Amino acid sequence: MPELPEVETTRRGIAPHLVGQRVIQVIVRDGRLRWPVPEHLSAQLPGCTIKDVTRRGKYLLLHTTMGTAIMHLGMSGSLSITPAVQPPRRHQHVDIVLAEGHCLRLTDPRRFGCVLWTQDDPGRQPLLARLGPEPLTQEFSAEVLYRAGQRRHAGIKSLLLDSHVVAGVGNIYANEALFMAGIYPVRAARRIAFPRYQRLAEAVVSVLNAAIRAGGTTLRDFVGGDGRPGYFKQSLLVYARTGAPCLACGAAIRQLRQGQRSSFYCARCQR
DNA sequence: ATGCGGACCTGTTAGC
DNA sequence: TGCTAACAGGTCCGCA
Repeated sequence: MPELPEVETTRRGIAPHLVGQRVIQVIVRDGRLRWPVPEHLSAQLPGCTIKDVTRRGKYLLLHTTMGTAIMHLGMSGSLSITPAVQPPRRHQHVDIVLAEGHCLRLTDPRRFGCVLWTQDDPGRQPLLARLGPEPLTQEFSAEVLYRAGQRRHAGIKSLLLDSHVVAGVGNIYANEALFMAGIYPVRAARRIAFPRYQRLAEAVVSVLNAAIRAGGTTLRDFVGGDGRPGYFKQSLLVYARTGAPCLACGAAIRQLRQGQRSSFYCARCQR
């Protein structure tokens, strides 16, 4: 479900309800997420006050006085602010209960998400330590992509999806950015000249920013932390538009599979 | 080091 | 209407 814009939308939705709040309890109804929810989370998070909520790639970080909870929403996860007394529904696996009667509730049908806990510098957590630069900061640039691309025979789309190259770009926005840059998703990364990487890097930044402004993309069930869907679906140029006319040239959008993921592209506009 | 396939899960939809 | 197969927004791991 969530790529960077959806996670950022979630962050903005939940942060005002969390910052400054004290955690009084952690309820784990089903800890069988991507990694088991650690026992010490339930032991150590209660009593802590949440200082800040940040994002790194697709990870959300709850910084507290005693440590940091690291959450990922996987494919199907979402977070909401809920009255603590509200009975949990199916797939609502974890509650972080706050002193003032509400809780942060994690819903994740497929259980590909995770909730972890660290008392160390979260940047040193192995999952975060190896992430590539944030695409919406100065750390990210055409040079970053170009350099990583020089060694790669595989298609450019797999480079964009590699979180160790750039963090947070998922299947929707990789497809969109490649269309905006006029690059065929299967084109070998090393066979793309630098000026085209410049267009690509600009497209990544621009599509992510636009999606955040729209509150993310709701394909079926994504809702941000405030319970509202995202409106970027209306702005998608190629994703899930197989057979529909290209908005630039009118040719039918095509679909292929690259390593178990769907790619959508215009054969006329993208080379 | 890269690149590929499999793994982890459930829910929805397309097709017979 | 019902069964089955394919597919879905992620990403780690192990093996070539």
